Amino acid sequence: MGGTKGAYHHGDLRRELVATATDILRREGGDELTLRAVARAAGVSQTAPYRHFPDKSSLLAAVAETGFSKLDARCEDALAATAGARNRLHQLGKAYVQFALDEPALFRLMFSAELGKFKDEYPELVAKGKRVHDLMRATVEEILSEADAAKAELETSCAAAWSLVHGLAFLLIDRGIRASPHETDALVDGVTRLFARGLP
Amino acid sequence: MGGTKGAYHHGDLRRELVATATDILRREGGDELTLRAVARAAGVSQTAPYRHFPDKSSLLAAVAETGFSKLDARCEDALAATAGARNRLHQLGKAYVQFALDEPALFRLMFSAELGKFKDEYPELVAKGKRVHDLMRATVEEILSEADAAKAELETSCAAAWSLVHGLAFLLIDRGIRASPHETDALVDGVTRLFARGLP
DNA sequence: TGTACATCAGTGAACGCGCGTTCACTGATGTAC
DNA sequence: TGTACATCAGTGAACGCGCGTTCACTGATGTAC
Repeated sequence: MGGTKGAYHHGDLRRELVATATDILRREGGDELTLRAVARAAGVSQTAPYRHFPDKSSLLAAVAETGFSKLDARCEDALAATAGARNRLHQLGKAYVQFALDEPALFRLMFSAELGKFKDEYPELVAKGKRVHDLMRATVEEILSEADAAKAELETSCAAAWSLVHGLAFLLIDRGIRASPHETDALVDGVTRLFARGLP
Repeated sequence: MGGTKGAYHHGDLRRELVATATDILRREGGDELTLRAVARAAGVSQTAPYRHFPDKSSLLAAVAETGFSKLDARCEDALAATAGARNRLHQLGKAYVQFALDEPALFRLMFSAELGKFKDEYPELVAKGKRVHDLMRATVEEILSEADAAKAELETSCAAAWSLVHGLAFLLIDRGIRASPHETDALVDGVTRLFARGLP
C-alpha cells in the first residue's frame, strides 16, 4: 500500500471525504451537504465517515479549513504577482472576491454561523482563517507606513479592507447586488481599486 | 370583530405568524425557524399557517420583507437626525451595522441564499430591499456632487459603501472578526467614518 | 328580523422523507514470536 | 518464513426524530332572501 500517510483499506478516506464534500458544495450547494450524501458520493457506507470524524460538524470544519487554505493560496499568488502596496491591496481584494464567486457555497460555509458557534472547538480552523486576515493586515500596514499614517488607524483600516471585500463577495453571491458577469467584473475591479486608492 | 382588516376567527393570524417567526429568529436563531415552531408559538395548529401562506418559503419571504422595512426605518431615522452629507453616510452605515448586530438571524435571513434563489417570485421583497439601497445611493450621490466627482464613479462608490457596511455586519455577527462589545462599537464607528471621509 | 345557505379559517391525524447517529459485525491489515 | 493474534477501517441494519405538507373535517362568520 506504499508509504502514503493514512493509507489503509481505502487509501486515504479522510482526505477523500473532505474533497468529496467540497465537490458537493460546488455542484449542489450547502443544503445538499449531508453526511450521507458525502459517503454515497465517496462510494462508502454511510457510517464509514465516523471512522474519521466524530460528527458532522467536524467534517464541515475540515472542509472549511481546506477552504481557507485555498483562499490563502489564491491571495498569496495575487500578492506575489504584483508590485506596489496599493496595487497589491487591489489585487488581493480581487482575489478574495473572485474566490467567493468561484466557490460560493464553500465560502458561505467558511463564514457560516453554524461553524462560528463552534470556533472554540476548532482552533485549526481559526488559525487558517487568521492567515488570510494577516495577509490583508500586512498589505494595509505597508500602505499606511508609506503614507506615514497614524498607527492607530491600522486596526480600523484593516477591518475596513476586509469588510469591503467580504461584503462585496456576499452581496454578489447572495444576489443582494444583481449584476451580469461583465458588470460583476467591473464592480469588483472598481470597488477594490477605490478602496486601495482611498486609504490615507 | 371591529373593522380590522383581515380579522377573522383569530383576528389577524397572518400578521401574528410573521411577528412570531421574527421572535423565534431573535430568541433561537435561524435553525429553529420551522413552520411547526411558528404555529406552536402562535398557539395555533401546525396546519393553520397554510391558510395564509402557500408554503414555508412564502412565510420566510414575508418575514424578510418586514425585516427590510425595519432596516429601512432605522436608516431613515439616522438620516433625518443628521446634517451634512458625509456625516449622514457615516450615521447611515452605523445604523445598518447596528441593525445586523441587534437582529443577526433576521439579517441573515434577509440576505440568505435560500431567499436569493426565489427572489423572482417575491418582487415585494426585492422592492423593500431596494429602498435601503436607494437611501445609500442618494447619500453617496450627495457627497459625490458636492465633490464634483465623475458620475461614472457613482455606481462604484454605492457598491463600495454598501459592501463595506454589509461586510462589517457579517464579519461581526458570524465571528469572522471577534470583538468585545466595546471594540465592536469602535470598529463600527471607525470603519464607517473612514469610508465617509475617504470618498473623493 | 329571521332563517337557510355558502364560505373559509383553523383542526387533528396522518403521510413519506431524509437526516445524524448507534450498534454489533466482518474482514483486511499489521505485528509478535 | 510461517502462524496466531490484535487492531481497527469499513459494513449493514436499525433507531428515533422533526420536518413540510396533505387530507377530510368542523364550526364560526358573513350573506341572500
